[in-house]
Amino acid sequence: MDTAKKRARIIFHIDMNSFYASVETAHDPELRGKPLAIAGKVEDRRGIVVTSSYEARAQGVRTTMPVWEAKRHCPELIVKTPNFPLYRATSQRLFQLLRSYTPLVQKVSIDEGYMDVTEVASDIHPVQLAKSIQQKVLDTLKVPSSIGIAPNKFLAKMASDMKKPLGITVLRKRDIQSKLWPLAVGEMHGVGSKTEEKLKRIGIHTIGDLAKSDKAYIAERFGLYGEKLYERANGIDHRMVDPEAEETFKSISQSTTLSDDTTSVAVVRKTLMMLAEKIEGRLRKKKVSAYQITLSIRYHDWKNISRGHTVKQPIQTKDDIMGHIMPIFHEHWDGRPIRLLGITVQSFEELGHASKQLDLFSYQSDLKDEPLIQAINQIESKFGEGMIGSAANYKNAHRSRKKDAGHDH
DNA sequence: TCTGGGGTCCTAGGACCC
DNA sequence: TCTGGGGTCCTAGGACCC
Repeated sequence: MDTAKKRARIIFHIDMNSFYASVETAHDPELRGKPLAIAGKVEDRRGIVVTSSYEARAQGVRTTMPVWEAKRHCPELIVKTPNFPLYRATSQRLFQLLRSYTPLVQKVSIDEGYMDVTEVASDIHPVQLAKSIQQKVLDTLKVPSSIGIAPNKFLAKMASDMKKPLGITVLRKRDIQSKLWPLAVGEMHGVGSKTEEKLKRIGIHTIGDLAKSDKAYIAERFGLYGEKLYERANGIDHRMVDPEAEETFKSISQSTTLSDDTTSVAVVRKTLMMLAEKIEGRLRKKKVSAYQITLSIRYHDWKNISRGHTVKQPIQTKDDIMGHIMPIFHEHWDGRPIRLLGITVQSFEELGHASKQLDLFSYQSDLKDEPLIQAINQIESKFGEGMIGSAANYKNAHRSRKKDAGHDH
């Protein structure tokens, strides 16, 4: 039986309060104390509020609310478009600062992260440590934050939500019953509107209801995901703080909602071209190429479809992208008005890695490249997989080509 | 005259391989 | 004559998060 005794960890979850709005206010004191909203597509009726100041929230402004509606709630609302470079720079300074306390920092988004302070907090009381971090962040970045202190990530995350702005909340195991269980199950991190509805339908309304329910029953209805939720509700979460998690990005996507729904192929082509250019720029910046490409379409009725495929030649340029995406579009568009278009690329390979093999693999071939596969297999069996960077991708591409060839007969 | 954009993870069936 | 099981990849869709 695995009852390895691990010393209780001390995890912080730090969360910036209305981050974008706070950063704007820090750089323009004129904004202090005023209702402020950061919103995309401000000129457009399709713009929505991304973040708002507490003054705006007090007047009913909410995240994801369309701008016109926000202004109806709060006529004197100041609306600004996001300044992402500024937010990213501020975020970088934030995480630099956090890492000056411990290297065990995991960034989970531009404005929140976890810290494992088990070691650091052996000399100083965790609450004192949290206070000093919070103050330092406020002094240097002029941005308020909330910190949750708990024995694991889930509880720390729930704790940081309990007191805002500038809150510090401790959530120990023994506090779960009194502080966590009374909350509505929809408040739980990981429970969205769909799951909340499903849970309510089986009589689970609070986190406590979930914690005291039957695990097997939940697992049966909600799968692995349900089991996790059940455990979390009982305060169990073994996920480690992983400082490297950030490096491993898995996809790059660009999408845009059109200002008007369209059935014009010219508009579609122009829009996809614009998205393709952005993707090209990001691929270049990250020095990777991609083996998978997907087109997303949202129709006027909000029905989404995604269609894509794996490619033999890794994608690098906007021309590569357009060469794949337009045929996909023509093949799958059903002719109805389109609201949103998006492109996603994934299955990356580092660039320097791929360039050599491009020559090796780029010749057009049908089934005659079987010897090449054998050569790859031989090399791999000698030196291990991964010796040839794109061998796996190549073999898969080859396989699908074989499949295609089969259809010809 | 509703509802943005960038992500991650999970599921599930079929193809294919061993 | 009858028929396995494990594992991975591919594709599409969906839930969730910030």
